[in-house]
Amino acid sequence: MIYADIIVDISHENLDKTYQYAVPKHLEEKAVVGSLVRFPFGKANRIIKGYIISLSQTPSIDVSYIKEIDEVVDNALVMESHLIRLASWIRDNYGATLNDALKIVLPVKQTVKMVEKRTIRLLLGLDEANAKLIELQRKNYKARIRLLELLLERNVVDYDTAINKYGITRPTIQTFVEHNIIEVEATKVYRNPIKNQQQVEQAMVLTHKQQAIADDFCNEYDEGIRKTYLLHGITGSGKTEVYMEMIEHVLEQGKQVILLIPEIALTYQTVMRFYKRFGDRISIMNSRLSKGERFDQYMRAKQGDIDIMIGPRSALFTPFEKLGLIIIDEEHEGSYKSEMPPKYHAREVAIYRASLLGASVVLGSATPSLEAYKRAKDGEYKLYELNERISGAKLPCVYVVDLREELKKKNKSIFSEKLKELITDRLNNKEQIMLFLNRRGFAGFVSCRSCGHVMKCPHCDVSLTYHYGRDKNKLVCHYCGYEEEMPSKCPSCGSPYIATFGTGTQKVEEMVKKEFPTARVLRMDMDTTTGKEGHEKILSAFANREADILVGTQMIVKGHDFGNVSLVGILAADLSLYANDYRAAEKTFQLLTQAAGRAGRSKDNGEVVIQTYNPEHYSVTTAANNDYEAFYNREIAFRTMMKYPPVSNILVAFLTSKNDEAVAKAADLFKAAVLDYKIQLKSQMDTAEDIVETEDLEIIGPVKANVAKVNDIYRYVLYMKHMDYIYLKNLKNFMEGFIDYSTIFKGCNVQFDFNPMNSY
DNA sequence: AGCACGCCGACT
DNA sequence: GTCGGCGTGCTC
Repeated sequence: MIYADIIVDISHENLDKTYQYAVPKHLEEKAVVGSLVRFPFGKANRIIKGYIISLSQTPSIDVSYIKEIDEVVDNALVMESHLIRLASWIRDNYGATLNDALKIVLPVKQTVKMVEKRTIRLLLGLDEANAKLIELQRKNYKARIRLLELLLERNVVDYDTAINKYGITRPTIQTFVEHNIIEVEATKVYRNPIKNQQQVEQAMVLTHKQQAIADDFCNEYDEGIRKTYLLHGITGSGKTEVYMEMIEHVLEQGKQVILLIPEIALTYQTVMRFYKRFGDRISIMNSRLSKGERFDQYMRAKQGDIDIMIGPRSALFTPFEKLGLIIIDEEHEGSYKSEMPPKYHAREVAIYRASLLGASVVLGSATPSLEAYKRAKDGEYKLYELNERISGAKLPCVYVVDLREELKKKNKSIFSEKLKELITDRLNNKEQIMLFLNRRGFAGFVSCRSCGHVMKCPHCDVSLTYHYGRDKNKLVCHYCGYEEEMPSKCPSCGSPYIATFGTGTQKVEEMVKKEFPTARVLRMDMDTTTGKEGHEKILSAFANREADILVGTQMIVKGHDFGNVSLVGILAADLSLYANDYRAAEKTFQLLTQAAGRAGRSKDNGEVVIQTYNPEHYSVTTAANNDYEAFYNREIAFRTMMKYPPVSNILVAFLTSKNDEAVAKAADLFKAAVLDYKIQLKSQMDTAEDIVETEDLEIIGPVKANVAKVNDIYRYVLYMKHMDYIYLKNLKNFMEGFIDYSTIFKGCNVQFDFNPMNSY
């Protein structure tokens, strides 16, 4: 017998779990994951609908409780079943519970309640109602009296407020409805998050290169070719115009389009560009939308009210029935990888979803990920290159400054001579400057000069960062948010010589003000953008030239166009270079290239100063020359030698628990189980002659994570490396079963991550 | 969501 | 006693 786990299609949070039903023999072929089925439910065995989430051979509860599925509804490939299939694939490939995977593809069930705003309206006239009230008072029907009094007061009452605030229950409302005393209205209000704006047709003239790429794509699309393309275009080469051309063509075929962009680049200006061209058949999705608004967008998409969805990673699951194209802009961005399990990568899921629905995928970047570029080179993706800036703007001139030389010249300032000179020049010419530093706060850390004691967070295994506030100076933990006052003497030895080391954005801001007292400075980092539209405010202030210098972390380099910026200073290029992470060089190259690309978007005098202690490192030199190809060749050689992705595959098991010993023990057991699996598989292979000997599984760890404790939770990590992705996927599935089975993992959380984007 | 069960006040 | 309102809990 086959058993199916079914999710009930009644939107109520009590039913937000699966029920197991038996699949009768004659339905076995039709009942697949994602199928819409009808089955008896509850004591009355009323027939309801649901979706099959997974199938198994063995029942998970006593067989006597299990009923049989009635029928499998045909035409089963509706959007929900498609998305459930996608969730199932995500669960299988990235590791998580099915519930977690489902929550990603379907909007939270409870939002269904929010969209259907139900109101109760009194149907009786005043006299009739008063008469009814007296009748009820005589019978002492307390709940009904409460409800009627409420209605007499307001005439129309919100359904949920009646239940939650006035203690009225559903049966009470139900009887009133049956007696024609009240009626319940369900109104659906869909809002469009884009404020209405008149539509302006924009005549765009593409360059020859842009046009050639767009034409090639459109021709292939018309021929029915569906595949993945990589658009490699240098900063300022006008990738957006090419996207628009592609989108227009796909829309003309009656298809729909999803455009993914990093959340941080999802600004008003970006959206307006698309809105002006495509009108109100566009919608946006972002984390600032309320749950209700998000559900609205989901419904509008499902009903075909819109054709284009712009949004971050989560917009990938827009329920378009006629999806024809998925575009992923800034494809290399780390934010396309989910940080919560299932830790899926939007690029891979997009390609899978596109294959299910017959859509094409276009990846775009000035600095493609090694993964994408390798696949393009291997012929798996089609590669398009845009290597000129539009309107003939030249690439900026890049100066690499060796900070060791500056020290020899006794320049202890955070600005090199060259940078100082150029800043002064730009200030005189009323042009704008961006200064970039990869660390927020005032300084790196605080330590005692006499005993070396470093101020650390009591809950996390990291040093505290010095920030200064209006009233007092404080130490902040960037992992958990813990704060304490800056001590006046060392808590360990009592010495008063306790001081800050290193530099953060806050300090840069202060130094700029000291060095260039006339300049107007804005700072943009996690601390200054906490407000509702903090981002937008700072960026538009800078765009309106309300400031001369913008100081910030990574977030200032992501895709914002400021025409008047002609100087970009990267204060410490090495900060990201020595991170304990195989992607460190790639990240540094991307950061430097993207930051440099901000300069001279419309002017020809763009200049960039990269300050570094490693001027000869290939990440720095290739970025300075804007030579992606050279960087790629160096980096892929390194990855090949070290057997790192994309040449090989890494599976990370990340174990956490409140109990340090328990999690250390669990990690050891985990490793033992992996070794067992490896040996068992090997012995199977030895007996089967036709299987070619594959590369061995390499296990590293378990070790304490880089940050061994966050929020009083201990973290361990284990790396498994193998050339074959499928091997690791099978291993992960095996281990998931093992974790459920073994009691050692109780109270201990295990997360999986394939080819991580961040270090652990 | 829909249904049954059980508690409790009210009424012939 | 019995009837019916009303809250609670469960559904493979």
